[in-house]
Amino acid sequence: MALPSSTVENYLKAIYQAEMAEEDDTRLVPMGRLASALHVVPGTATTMVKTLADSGLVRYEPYAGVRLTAAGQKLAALVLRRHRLMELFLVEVVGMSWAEVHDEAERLEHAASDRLIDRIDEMLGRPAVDPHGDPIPDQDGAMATPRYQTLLTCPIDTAVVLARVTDQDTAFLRFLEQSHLTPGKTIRVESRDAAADHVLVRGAGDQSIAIGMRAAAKLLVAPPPPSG
Amino acid sequence: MALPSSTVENYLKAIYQAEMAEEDDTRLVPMGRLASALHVVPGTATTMVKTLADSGLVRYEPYAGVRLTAAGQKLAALVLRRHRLMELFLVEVVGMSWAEVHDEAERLEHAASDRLIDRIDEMLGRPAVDPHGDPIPDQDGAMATPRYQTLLTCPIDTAVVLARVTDQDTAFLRFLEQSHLTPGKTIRVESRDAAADHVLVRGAGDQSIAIGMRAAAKLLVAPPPPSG
DNA sequence: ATCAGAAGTTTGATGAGTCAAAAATCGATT
DNA sequence: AATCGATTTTTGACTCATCAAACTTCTGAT
Repeated sequence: MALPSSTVENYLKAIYQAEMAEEDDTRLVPMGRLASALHVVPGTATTMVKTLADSGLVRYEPYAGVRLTAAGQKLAALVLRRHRLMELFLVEVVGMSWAEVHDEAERLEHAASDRLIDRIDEMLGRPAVDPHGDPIPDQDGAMATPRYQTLLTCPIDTAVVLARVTDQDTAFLRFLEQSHLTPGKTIRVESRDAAADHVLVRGAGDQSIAIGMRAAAKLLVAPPPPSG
Repeated sequence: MALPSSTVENYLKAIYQAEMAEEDDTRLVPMGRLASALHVVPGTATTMVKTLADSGLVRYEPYAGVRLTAAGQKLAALVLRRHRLMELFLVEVVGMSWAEVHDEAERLEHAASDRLIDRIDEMLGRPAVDPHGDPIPDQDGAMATPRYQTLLTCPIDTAVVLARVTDQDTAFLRFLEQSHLTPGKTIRVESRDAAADHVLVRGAGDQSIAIGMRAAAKLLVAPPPPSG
């Protein structure tokens, strides 16, 4: 089959990410979610998904939703690989900001050759995660998917390491950067207040920061490394 | 007006380069040349050029040809800027080969933002030429255009500096690289033989290399720097 | 069990970019 | 100046991706 268009790549990537966002591994992605992720009207998504199904990249159940086939998953993972390696490259080598690389990578991921991507992978030392902590699939599309806790679920008053931020919004990322809440930082949750809809977080020495619960759910944390 | 599509950018770039290739500054670019440069049939070029004319980017004379307007020239120069900065970046920073960066840049030039291009420009120290010696336009589209001699016109048995290679063919560039005929190298023409259709070139200490006259015309040279 | 509203699908149309092939034009040679 | 051949333009059709709006199906609340 011919190489997929940017549009096809974007549909596969969106389906892949929608599947990942669900904790239930067997659920179909509804058309509405897909359409709004891609900023198209639902009818457009339906049409496109049907042609993806004809190419064997997705399984489509009318009125129920869509899932990637194995072939679709692999292609989607490779798009994600391009995207995430490109993001890390733009931060580490080109010196762009954490907050601005997403949109840039969004376009470059469709233009970069495999050669270039592999060269970048090599330059960066075959990294495991991108600047947001998102895991980078390998050349075969395989990817580690650790299950992290979030600032909503982790233990209170216990040191944890910020591992991943599952939102690419520029303004949000800038806020996190200014608050020193970037992947790798050790932090602790001081308190949660459901009524106030916030979580209080403190970094090493910093003053504590109030984060809304919706935002707090996007900050994934891991236990601190076992060293002394 | 909306930002130009990759297709429009490619048409403008092709017209620009066809204009540059002519020594006569007033001539129109014929449709046939444009069509074959872009690998489309002539009818397609005609149609597209008419829409470019409607946008004020080119002046089109039916059955005669096409020329860029000032607006078209500026846009084309900025596309060339992206392309050439990207090529140099891929060679200098990413470590790709001279011979392979053209095709890569051909796609990346349409995806990179102005921010990224300017960042690259800065990283590279605002370079004047790309790895092939092609001049890099500045942010306003202005570009130095020195008039070089070629291996066909330069004096015999006189040291000259290889300044520019006006062909992007991968195989040709690989040949030049292996023959140590890359921009910056000091060389001299030992002899020309019209009957044999070749030029004998010698680099510092190397054995002499026979180059066909068509290829020799693509190697542009400058007088050596005046230092002692 | 029905039925109103939400979610999804279908239909018809559009714009960008392309090709194949027919028609028109140009220009060089006799 | 008439014509042949090369170049260019026109015409009609096609693909891809999209939208608007009409239509269908599903689901949850009564």
